Formats: sequence, C-alpha cells, structure tokens
Amino acid sequence: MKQTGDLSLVKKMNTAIVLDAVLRHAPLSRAQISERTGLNKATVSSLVQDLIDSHLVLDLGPGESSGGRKPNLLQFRSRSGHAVGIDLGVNYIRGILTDLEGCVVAERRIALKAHDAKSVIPQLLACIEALRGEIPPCPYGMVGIGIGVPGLVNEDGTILFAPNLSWTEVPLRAIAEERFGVPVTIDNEANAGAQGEQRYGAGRGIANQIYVSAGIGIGTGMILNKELYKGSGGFSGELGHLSIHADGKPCRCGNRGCWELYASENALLEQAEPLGFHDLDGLLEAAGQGREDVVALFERIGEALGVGIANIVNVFNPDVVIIGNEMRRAEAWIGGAVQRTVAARALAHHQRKLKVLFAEQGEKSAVRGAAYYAISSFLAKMKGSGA
Amino acid sequence: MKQTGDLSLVKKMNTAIVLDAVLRHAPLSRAQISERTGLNKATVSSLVQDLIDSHLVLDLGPGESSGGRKPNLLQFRSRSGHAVGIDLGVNYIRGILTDLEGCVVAERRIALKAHDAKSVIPQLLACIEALRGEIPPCPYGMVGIGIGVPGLVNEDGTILFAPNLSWTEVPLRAIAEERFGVPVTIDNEANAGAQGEQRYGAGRGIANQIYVSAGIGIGTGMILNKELYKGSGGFSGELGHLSIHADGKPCRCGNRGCWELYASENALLEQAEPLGFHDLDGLLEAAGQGREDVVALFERIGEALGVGIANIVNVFNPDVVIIGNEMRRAEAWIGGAVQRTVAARALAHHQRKLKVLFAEQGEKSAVRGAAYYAISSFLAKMKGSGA
DNA sequence: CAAACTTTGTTTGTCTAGTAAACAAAGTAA
DNA sequence: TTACTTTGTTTACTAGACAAACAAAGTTTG
Repeated sequence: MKQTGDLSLVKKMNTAIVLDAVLRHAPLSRAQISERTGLNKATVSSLVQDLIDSHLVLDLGPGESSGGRKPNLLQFRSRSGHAVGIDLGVNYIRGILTDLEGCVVAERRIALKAHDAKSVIPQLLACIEALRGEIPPCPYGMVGIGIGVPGLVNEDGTILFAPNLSWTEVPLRAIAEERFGVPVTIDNEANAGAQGEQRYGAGRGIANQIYVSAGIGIGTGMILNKELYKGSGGFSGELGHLSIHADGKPCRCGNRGCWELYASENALLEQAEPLGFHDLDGLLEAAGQGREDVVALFERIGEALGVGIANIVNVFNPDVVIIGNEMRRAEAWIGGAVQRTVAARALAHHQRKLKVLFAEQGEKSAVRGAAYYAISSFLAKMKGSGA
Repeated sequence: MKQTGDLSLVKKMNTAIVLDAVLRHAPLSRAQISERTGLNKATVSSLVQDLIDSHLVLDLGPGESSGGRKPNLLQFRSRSGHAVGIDLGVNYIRGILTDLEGCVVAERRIALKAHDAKSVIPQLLACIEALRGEIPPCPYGMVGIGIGVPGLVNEDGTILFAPNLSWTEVPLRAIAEERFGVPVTIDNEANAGAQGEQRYGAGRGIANQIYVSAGIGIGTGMILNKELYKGSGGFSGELGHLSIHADGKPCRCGNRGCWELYASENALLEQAEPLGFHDLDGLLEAAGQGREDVVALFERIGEALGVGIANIVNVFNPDVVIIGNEMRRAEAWIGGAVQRTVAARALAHHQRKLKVLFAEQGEKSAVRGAAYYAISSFLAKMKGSGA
C-alpha cells in the first residue's frame, strides 16, 4: 500500500490554499494572501511565482497604496484554459464552453430525434468538437470535459443504465477520452445539477445542500460537508424512491408508494391527462389564465414534493434544499404548497436555518456542474504538479 | 483565518500512519511497517522511537528470523491509559472502563429510580469516580470520558433536550470536565451505538454503515465514508421521523406517519396492550411459548422496521444496516420479517452488497462507542503532540 | 522638502522532517 | 568458513517552510 505522508504534500496543500485565496478574493496582493492564510510572506511569494509560471495567476502590477509601498495585485487567469460541459437530456443535448472560473463563453443546443446510443453519441461528440473550435488561443486549450447523463454511472464512467434513453453499458468516458485526449468525467444529471447550484447557484458556500432534480422522475444530488456524497460503490441519491405511502402504488423499482410517483413531472402529467393537458407548457399557461382545476393540481403536486422534502430535511438536516429540473418552472404554482408542507412536517429544530429554494441556474444547473467537474479536476492536477 | 499547511502536519500524519499500522497488524517489526506504509526505514525508526518514548508502543524484543537478522517486534501499549464510557439510559446508567484498544476492563450498572438531573448527575459522577478507582497504575491514567445520552446534544456538550428524561439545557460536558479534569465527549446514544458497532461490532472496517437504535423511539447514527455524519449545526439522524405513511397518525414532531410510530418498542408495547402485555420481556416469553397473536405482532413490527430500512437503503446505499438497542432482543421474532420486507422494497441494485444485521455488541454498543470517543480523541492528541 | 514611518515583497540563513545509501549487527544457507 | 539476507541505525542530502533583515517604494509629519 502506498500513502505518502510526504513533503510535497505540504507544498500541494499550500499551493491550493494560495490559489483558493486568489480565486475567492482577487484582486489581492501577496501580502494580503500571507495575512489571510497565515502562510509566511516568503512562502507565498514563492508559491505565487510557481502559479504565475504555470499561467494560472497574473500579476496586474501596482494597485493603490495604503500608506506604504504599492501592492502588486494578483488575479486568477481564468482564460488560460477552457472546459466543456454537456447536459445529455432525454430529447436534447446542451453544451457549454466555460473559462476556468466557470463563466459561460459559448453555448449550443441540439434537439434529439432518436434515443439510441448509435445516433446520439456522434451528435454528442460533434457538439464537443464544435465547442472546442470556439476556444480562443490560450496556454492550456481544452482542459477537460464533463458530462451529465440521465442514468446510473459507475466509477469508470460507464453508463450502466439510463432508463429513459434505453441505454445499458455505454462506456461513454472511454469513448470521449479516446476521441479528445483530455480527462472526461461522467456523472448523473442530479449530481451535476447539485454541483452547478453549489458552485454557481443557490448553494454557493453552503456546506450541506440537497438538490432535488424533479423531472420525469426524481433524482437527487447530496452535498454533505461541501462534498458530493456517493454511497457504497458510488451509487446513492435514489431519494426519488423513498416511500411516502408504505401501502401506496407499486413502483417499477419494487417498492410501494415511492415519492416520485406523486411528485415528479410524470405524476403531474398523468394527473393532467383527464383535464386535457399533455405537457407542462400547457399546464403553466392554463394556470396563468386562472384555471382552477389546474391550479389545484399544481397545489397537490407541490404538497407531495413538500412531503418528500420534509423527509429529506429530517434525515439530513441540510442548510438548503434546492428544487431543480423541469418542475422548477412551476415555481409560481407549487412554491407556496411546498413551503407550507415542509413547514408543517419537518422537525421544528431543523427548520431554523433551513431554506427551500428553486434552482438559480435554471435549466443550466446541470451543464454548469458538468463543466465544473472538468475545471476542478484540472485545477487539482495543477495544484499537485506544482510546476 | 489560520490553516497551517505546515511541516509538523507531515509528522503528525506519518505518526498516525505508523501508529495505525501497529494497532492493526501488531506484533510487527519496523521493517514491516516501512514496507507496509511506504515510509522510509529511517523515518519509521524515528517515529517509532517517539511513540516508545510516549509509552504508546512497546518493543517486545527479537522475534523469529526469516533468513536474516531477527526483527524487533513492536506492540501497542494498550494498558498505558484507560478510558471511561457511559451509557445514560432512561432508567439505568451503564459504565465501563476500557484500555486504549477498547477492551472492557471493568463494568458497573446502576438502576435509576428518578429521572431528574439533580438526582441522576451525582450518580453518574459517582459511577465515573468508581471506575476511575479501578484503573491500575499506568502512565496516563484516565485519558478521557465519553457519554452517550438519549437526547439532542450540541457542539459544546450541552444536552439541549432529552424528552424521555425531561432534561433541557444540561451542560453535562462542562460539569464532568470541571470535576475530573480530562476531556469529556457527549453524544447522542444512537451515534455512540453506531461508533460502538463500527469499531468493535458488526460494522468493523465498513465504510458506510447505518445504525438503527430501535428503543422507545427510533434514533439513527450514520457512518458515511467511515465518519460519523452530522448535519448542519451537528444535528441529524432523525430518521425515526421519516414519514412512511404521508397521511398516517400525527406525531409529536409535527409530521404524520413517522416511522417510529410503527416500528419502535413503544409502538410494539402499544399494540401489545390489548393482548395483555406490558413489557418486552413478557412478549418475548410468550412468543417463545408459541402464542400466535404475539408472534404475528412481532411480524408486523418487523415489517414496519423493514419499510423504514428499505427507505434508508434507497437513500444511503450503505454497506450495512445494523439494528440495535432494545428491539435487537427480538431478533428471533422480527428478523425474518425485516429481511423479507427489505428484500422486497429496496432497490435491487443496492441490495447486492447490502447486509442487514443485528448489533453484535448487544446492549454494549453505546457504552463501547462512548468509550471509543475518549480513546480516539486521546490518540489524536498523542499523534499531534509527537513527544 | 527632508526625515520618519509604513507597506510590500525579496533575500538570507536556519530549522524540520523525510529519503537514499552506506553500514553494522545478527542471523541463515551452502 | 564464506556468502547471502534481513534489520535497523547513521550519515549526508534535499525540499520546503519560516523568521528576520533588508531594499524598494510609498505616505505622513515637522
């Protein structure tokens, strides 16, 4: 077994600390970094020089003096590399190109006509190719690719099972890495969405965040202690199959009364059928025009969402629960019912700091999270290599 | 902000690595440690010397040669300090004295007549006092105290609320530290039980373990990635208030259909009342004599337990779920129903590696876990100090 | 405006801790 | 008896952090 508790580790850690300081508080001087982090001035100078040499930090030159020599301000060079994020949906592919801070630089969207891997994968690769073409000249070019998919993914980046695409055993990571020669990360769409909101959305800086991806089914991404939680073997987050009616309808998963049978977009559309509606857009419009039966339906779905969220709150006592994916669009009609139900059912103690929010990044939560995977593994590598 | 990414950290880490190697694979030689950990022989020698100087490691002298110079075998000196663990129950205090490996050296049990803090605390302190008296001469004496309590505890070791004792705001840690002058850790009984099973029982070496403390209510201790998970502000684990019947009976917590209303010892006794039973002992005896209504009752409770456990499995995808506390005693009568229900309701994928077990440490899970708190914080301190 | 003080960032020397390599001690095998 | 092995220590070296001194570039004050 090898587990070096060695010297270079210290440098790695300190480099990470310095880089984080620059990322979070730019522009700032070496002196400020030293003060803020507790690291010695000499150490900071040396590490900063390394970061400048590796194009990750830029010396902007002198700033305003505060009664002594002018500081040399430093900034993160977010444009020295770019990441590609992909959100593979059931009937679309969304792709973005971001800089190293995660800012969106370019964007594409493709509508999918068929689901089969044979036709989808070439389109997906073409989308990446196109985004790569838009990268401006920079030292690192495309540093990595992150892909969020609607299914179960194992640690090798193979999609084990994507029910709504009817895919099984698709080694997507291997395919993409082979083609583009950069690190590729594949993860579940809910996990990607959770990351997106954690980094760029409603969960910024919050330690314990649960992201509820309410679409056709319900998936969840759990960020505990600022890290994505993955259960045994890398699979968890099947909160959609938390049973809320022990004797309720049987679910395809084998259990009965699963949450997603009552609170997903599917559940909504099923119950909308008798009212004469077949998609979310129609329902939203009708509710907007004041159709009471539709408003009542949204209310009912909102309550069901709230029941599950109350359970989540009692289990995890998170700081924030974020509702994302398609159902987020119904915020105006379900928001009240969700909040009311949670308030009534979650433990009072756990509600003190709790916030239940809707995804700030909207339909982009998952793509941006996917891009973040690529950015963070690149930066982790850079912190390590030192040079 | 201070976050030294400094040098001494490396030593701390390596000392910890060496000590762990000794703990896990004793008796072994310096050479073996070097091989196993990847650390240089010289480094190992130096660190081992430090550990010997601080009485944590013993050089047993030469062992069997394997074709060259005889190795000097090393062992953990588990008797150079002792820890006290306390399990504060609703009608008893259980206390143990352990060595640094957690082995039980002495034991006490006190039956409580009253619940009020004024009468219980002196008895608790006296119990600790008595156990301290039994410590044989050793370099470190009593290194710490761990206490498991049936209630909500904050980060300062204050019992915020213990419903079944009717305690609120009892600063137990401060009281005990003042009295004994050693570090005291207070935690919830379910968390302590989880630790006990993780270290000494059915969860040894398992990364993701959920401990279900099924007693008067249902509490849970979650060990994720080998660490106790505590939610925002240090409170979580209220899985007992996971709702399994969204429209079920109202619970004192505000929610409806909470798991513990259907699967706890209380639920059992409530339903046993009409059958003419008032305690678990009576029920166990009757079931043993083949009373069918009692057996059926156990079956029903077992199913309810299973429903909740299936939910837990779907949420956490743990490697193992351990059922502890009073209800564990009914293993023979509820075990089958639990296993059956979980098998039917949990996601098939998550069941592959899953095991549902009963607490191996029996009634001692919590005390031993409590003692472990004291041991681990002592050892953490020793690894840090170096000398 | 000169002198005194401040702030920034580099340089210099010291210290800690880990490593590699040589070596001594103590054994086994041929 | 000679050669090889294994163990654990010693020695010399290296990386990296730090403290203190210092130089550079300001600002403030008398």
